[in-house]
Amino acid sequence: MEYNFREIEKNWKKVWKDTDIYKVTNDTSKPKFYILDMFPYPSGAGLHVGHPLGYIASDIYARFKRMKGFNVLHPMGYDAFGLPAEQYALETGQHPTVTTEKNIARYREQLDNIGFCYDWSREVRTSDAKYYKWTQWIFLQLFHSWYDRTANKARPISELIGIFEQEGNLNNPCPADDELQFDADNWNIYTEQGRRDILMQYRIAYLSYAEVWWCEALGTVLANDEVVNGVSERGGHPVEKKRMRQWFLRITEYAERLISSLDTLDWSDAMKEMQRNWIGKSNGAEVTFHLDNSKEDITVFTTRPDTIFGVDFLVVAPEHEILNAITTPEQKAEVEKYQQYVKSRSERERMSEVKQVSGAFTGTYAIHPLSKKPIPVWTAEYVLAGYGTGAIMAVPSGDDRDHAFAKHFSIPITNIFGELYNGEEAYSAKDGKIENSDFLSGLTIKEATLKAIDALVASGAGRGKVNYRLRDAGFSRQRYWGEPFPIVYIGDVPYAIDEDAVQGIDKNTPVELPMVENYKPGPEGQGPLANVTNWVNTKAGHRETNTMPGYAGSSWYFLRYMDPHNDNEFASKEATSYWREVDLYIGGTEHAVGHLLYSRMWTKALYDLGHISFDEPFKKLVNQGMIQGSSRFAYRVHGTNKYVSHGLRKEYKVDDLRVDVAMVDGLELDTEAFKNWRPEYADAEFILEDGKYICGAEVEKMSKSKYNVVNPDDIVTQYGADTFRMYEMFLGPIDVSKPWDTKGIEGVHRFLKKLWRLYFDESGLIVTDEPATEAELKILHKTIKKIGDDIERFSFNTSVSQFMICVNELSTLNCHKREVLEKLAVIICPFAPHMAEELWSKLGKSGSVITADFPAYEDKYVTENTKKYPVAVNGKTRAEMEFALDAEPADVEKEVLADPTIIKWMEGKDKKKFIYVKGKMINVVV
RNA sequence: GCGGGUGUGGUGAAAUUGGUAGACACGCUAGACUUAGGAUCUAGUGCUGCGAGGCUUGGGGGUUCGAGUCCCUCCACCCGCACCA
Repeated sequence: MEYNFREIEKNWKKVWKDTDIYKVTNDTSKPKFYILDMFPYPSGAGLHVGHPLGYIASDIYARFKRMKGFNVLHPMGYDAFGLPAEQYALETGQHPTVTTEKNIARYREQLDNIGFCYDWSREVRTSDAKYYKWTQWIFLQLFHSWYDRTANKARPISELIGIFEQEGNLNNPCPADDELQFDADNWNIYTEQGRRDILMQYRIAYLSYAEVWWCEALGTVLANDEVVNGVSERGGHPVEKKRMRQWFLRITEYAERLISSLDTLDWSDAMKEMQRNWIGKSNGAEVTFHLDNSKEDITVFTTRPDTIFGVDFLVVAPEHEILNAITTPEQKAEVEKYQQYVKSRSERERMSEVKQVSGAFTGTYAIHPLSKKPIPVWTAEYVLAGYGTGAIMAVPSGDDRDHAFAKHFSIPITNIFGELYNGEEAYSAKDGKIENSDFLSGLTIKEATLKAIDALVASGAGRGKVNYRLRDAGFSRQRYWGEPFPIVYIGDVPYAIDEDAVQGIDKNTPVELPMVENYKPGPEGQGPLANVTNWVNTKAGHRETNTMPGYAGSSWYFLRYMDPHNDNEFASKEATSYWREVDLYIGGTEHAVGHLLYSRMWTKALYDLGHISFDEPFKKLVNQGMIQGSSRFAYRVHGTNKYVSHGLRKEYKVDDLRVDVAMVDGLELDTEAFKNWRPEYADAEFILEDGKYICGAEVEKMSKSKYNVVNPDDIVTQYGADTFRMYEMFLGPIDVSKPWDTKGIEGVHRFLKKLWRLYFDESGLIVTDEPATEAELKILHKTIKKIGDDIERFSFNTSVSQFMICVNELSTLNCHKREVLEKLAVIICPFAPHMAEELWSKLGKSGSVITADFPAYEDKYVTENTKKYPVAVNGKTRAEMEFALDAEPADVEKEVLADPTIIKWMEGKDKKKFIYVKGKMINVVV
């Protein structure tokens, strides 16, 4: 009987579907286990072989956990809002609803093809009104909340109003403006609008201003990656930054908790480190510099208050509001010209092109708070408006960028490090002593830092401060294809639709996204929704026309899977307190700081407000690497239509051309297919080597434009889903990137056929009831142990190897015994579920193999009692000798030193040391 | 530029705690079986050397009886950098 994977897989997929075998219930006595994949954006290109890597890993883990007795939640859905669908709509006029629906259907088909055990009854789509109803609802919770720094949690804003009525903001300084102070009397005489303005500065979801890329020619706001080299990607039009009113989430209030609770998570150190660095906590000081001829002050943040006497100039960010007020008339033209230049520069460019020094002098001098010396004030792009206070004190002798700036503009440099500073390069190390610094001279950096802060506090010029690099999260997009905000403006004042002041419209979410015919941007950089006037203008006021960003829906989707059809709540308390956080989350590192940080914040906010009983979303995180493409190249002899094979290309002047990997078998090009590929290749001629045309190969990102995309459907058709699943795992460790090579899949396919032949020959089932031998049981139980261990540590590639070793050995032993093969069919189920089902049923078992228990291994077959030791002389292995594991060290030494090979290598020298590491190795040092 | 990751045969990789480097596969070579082979099986395959042996985990240096693994330093490539998702 042949291994007919097409029939087998088709049949079992149908059985699974008909019996709802993967449906998960919320009530059970079994312990729960929640395994989640990062859900995909359903792009028009469909899945390529790189996408399912993580899904296969989680599927193996989910099946394994289920067989180990857990109630496993393993759902899948779609992150269905996004820019590409909208862009496609702009180009083709097809509504994103239509294309998204189509893309999802294609994704589903591709996913089903691979045989996953998802409970599809729980599917979520972020673009579904039934889903985004709750995204909007959560936004309202954030809008109606503020962050209480004393209690260190989010609280309802109604409670803050109560506090203001009692005591003003005395004990609750404003997170957006620490100058803002008012008492209860003030509060009570403020107007409605005045109070709402203040509350807005406390809300966790709040309205403020930010700069966006604005393209005049396209009449639209562009995303960062739509701006390439300072011009729009589409059309190459000039772009500049424009200040716009935007929604934000006050994630900065969560900075400390987002750092500290990382310790409770089972994530890789690298991932935690990236989050820590992104949040960027730094201890330092805020220092205020008075200006010479102005009432204005400049406050800077510094992590090095110890260098305060080394300040030679101040630098203010070019966007800083204060610039207009402080620039002298003589310098005005220069500063404005500079600001104009910076408008065209991306933050990335400003940070990365450090060697390109630029700036402008404001003409103004500040007064050093301690030395009282005049300090020139400059503006320069290396200072970013969004970080710290948007201004720095520059210490050229201690900071590289300050140093380069001072050198470039010939600003005199004060040396506060004595001999440590050589005049050529800043001394930025953190050890050594401060000199030339008044009362700080002679102190270490640590001592000086504390003393400097004390002095600043005493003089009223500064204070110690903790600063975070993290910025509040921009939550507005000037786009159509996203969640509308449940916000209306009465006059210019924003109200949530569920507030009392809002009258005459439906006060419930969802605020549905209106259908539109065109997706062109609205006036003045507004999103397309601004054009839908009958939607925008309501009896209550005009609606917010921005939509929410991509991460809105993905910040809480893991909660919805727990109770996906609930129309009364985002998820019931029963469901969330049963499933709780995700036990295992699998996805790519590219989400290290975006999605994962936002999800964590939303979870904490929902926890604070009492909606869920846990405050971290993802207990364990496993990152999957990327599968890269392997591009194939043909070599056209320059100026001709002749193509020379890879090995001979050096003899000609050639142009490298990428060819579609589908036309290449390994490295050999199908020249006929190539001729038919494009009309211009129809009469191509080939210069062959050994009768073949051999292509060049290069590893690159898998992408359509590089003709190196491999569709999993094609692989499944040719080799079957089980082979595909095992091959993806066999490629290498789950967390590293590796190139796809279709050729290598045959080894895995051969393995499955060989496995099959343990159970069947040409005539049919050949499994016998004979008792298994010691050797057969040994390899079986070793394999059971290794597979279990490997799955637990996500080492799926070595699992596949172990299966191969096992099957190779059983084949050699000619083993066809039920006692062995029944268990083997069970343990292969997580990897090759279709084949496992077929073997299980052919062995006469009833029910799905997924309901079987994962077998336990027996110690007696796994533990060895002797070991073949490598015996080394001076660290070089010279012999192999077998000893009992419990052998006496003295006996071992005696026997080793008597061994002729060892004696030979000791070359008559005396033994200096004898190293015997039990179970590992032996080394004789002479 | 900053942050994070990766580097081992011709290729994908293994080596779980500092202890026999290259398991398991792909590819390649030779052979068997076969009407046929893109089926199956057997043997070989890091480099170098006739051989004993020597060399070998991106480069250089160090710690150790012993380093792919730890430390220092340099290089290359990949991911992220806040409006792609």
